[in-house]
Amino acid sequence: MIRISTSETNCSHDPQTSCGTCRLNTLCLPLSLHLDDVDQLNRIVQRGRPLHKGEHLYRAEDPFDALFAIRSGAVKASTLNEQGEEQVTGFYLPGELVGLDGIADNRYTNTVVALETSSICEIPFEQVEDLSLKIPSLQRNVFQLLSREITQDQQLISLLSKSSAEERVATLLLSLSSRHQRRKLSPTAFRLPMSRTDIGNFLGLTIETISRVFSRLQQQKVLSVDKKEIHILDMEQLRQLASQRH
Amino acid sequence: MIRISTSETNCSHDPQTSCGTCRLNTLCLPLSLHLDDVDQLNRIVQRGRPLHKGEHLYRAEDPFDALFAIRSGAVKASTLNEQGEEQVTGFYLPGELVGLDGIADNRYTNTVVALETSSICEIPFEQVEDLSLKIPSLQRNVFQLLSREITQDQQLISLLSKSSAEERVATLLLSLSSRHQRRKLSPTAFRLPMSRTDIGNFLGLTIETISRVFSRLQQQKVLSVDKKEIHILDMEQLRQLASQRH
DNA sequence: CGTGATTTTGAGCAGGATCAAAAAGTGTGG
DNA sequence: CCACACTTTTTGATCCTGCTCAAAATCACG
Repeated sequence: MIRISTSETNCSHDPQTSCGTCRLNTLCLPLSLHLDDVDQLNRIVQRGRPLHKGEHLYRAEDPFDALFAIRSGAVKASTLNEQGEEQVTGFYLPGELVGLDGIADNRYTNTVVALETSSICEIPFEQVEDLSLKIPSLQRNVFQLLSREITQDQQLISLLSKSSAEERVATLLLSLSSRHQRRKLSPTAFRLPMSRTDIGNFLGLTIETISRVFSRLQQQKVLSVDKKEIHILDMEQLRQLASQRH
Repeated sequence: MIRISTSETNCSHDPQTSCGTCRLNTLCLPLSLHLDDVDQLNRIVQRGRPLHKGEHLYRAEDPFDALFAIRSGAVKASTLNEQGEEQVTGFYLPGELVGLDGIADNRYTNTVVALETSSICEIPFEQVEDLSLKIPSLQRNVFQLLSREITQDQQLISLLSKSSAEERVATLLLSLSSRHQRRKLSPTAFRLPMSRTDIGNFLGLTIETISRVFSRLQQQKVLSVDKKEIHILDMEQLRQLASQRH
């Protein structure tokens, strides 16, 4: 069973909706399981109330006991550094998974908060572990999920270490675009679920710089930005900007 | 069996040295295994020749089939970004593990090269997977290992996103110091196995900036730097510099 | 419609990059 | 062992991107 969806997905809102029929099941936990196995998975995924904007899914230091698949909406994950400043580590959209940071020490290191009303599936990790012992392909999937998070974080490291403000913003927009496309939504028109402050924090830039880059890209007719609504007008140009050689 | 050690460890140089008697076994794959299990692990770890400075352990795009535990020496892991520039993603010292990036897509995304002569244990991943199905505590250890890499990468993200040149250098030195301490080596006197260029690349700074920061820290009597030999003279001050509020 | 939050825009500043050159270290072959 | 070439590091001068500070504009919502 699955948390009742509240927005944006095409899934049935029937609380009985199962993992087997959820159109996100190939995304959220990419399980290439046999039908029996899907039933098993279905039994362990928890239902729950939708999370409203600003509400926390979990906080840093909370005891770890579950992974969470975003079903609809959007969430922001962030850590606190030594100086107590927030560092946004990622934005997660439907079909994506959060909570992997908690496995290392049995407590989450990130804090995850809803950027808009979101429905979320809770997957108790203990049961993922138990099932993984019985289903080799699931064990492998979990290993891969974790490894993929590592390679994604390393891409972000490279972005922060090597790129200009414009490249960073362009790269984020392209990432959002392709994640929308994967969900069969428009890759050129979408709404940013996060604030400029969050974008700046994530990309290691100030809010003023984010705003200026948006203005510049709009002037150059690469984007049209209306508040949080983004239209990508020139995808090719945006790709160029994301990987410019200085 | 283990690659023959060539430097710096206190381990026997006997090629028969087993995981059970290797003083690094609690570090390299933190296995809380029973004796039987150690024997099993011992059987799967491969021997091999030491890697000399500049030699590759593996390259990006190589097919993935093993993890590697650093036994002695030091290696550098890096990725290539879209523009073909190198991004150093980490330095790995004895007792640390590389190769986790390869699990996601069955090919490594990083390239790993020896910074000095290094002996390295090769751990075929297929056998880690098979064993993990039988030994729940090993499965858990692998999950934790992967998750820990994620949280470490996220710490680096925060460092690159929020910190000044001085903070970044100080943080790297403190990291190296505590990793030396863990190995019962001096936390205040050690040799940097990597070049200034590598340090700069890792920290998202130019080589000139690295050099200037070292000069400044030396002037302030926080460090003494003689080529690659580092002496931390004022640990307290270094900690301050690593977490300064601007 | 008004109040507080968020975003945009402007002006000036500064940290680190770039460019350039000197200094020190490393290695090789005679 | 040294001379020469090459690489790496250090130091200096100047530049530029993005930050800071300030204020105006726009938005969200009771």
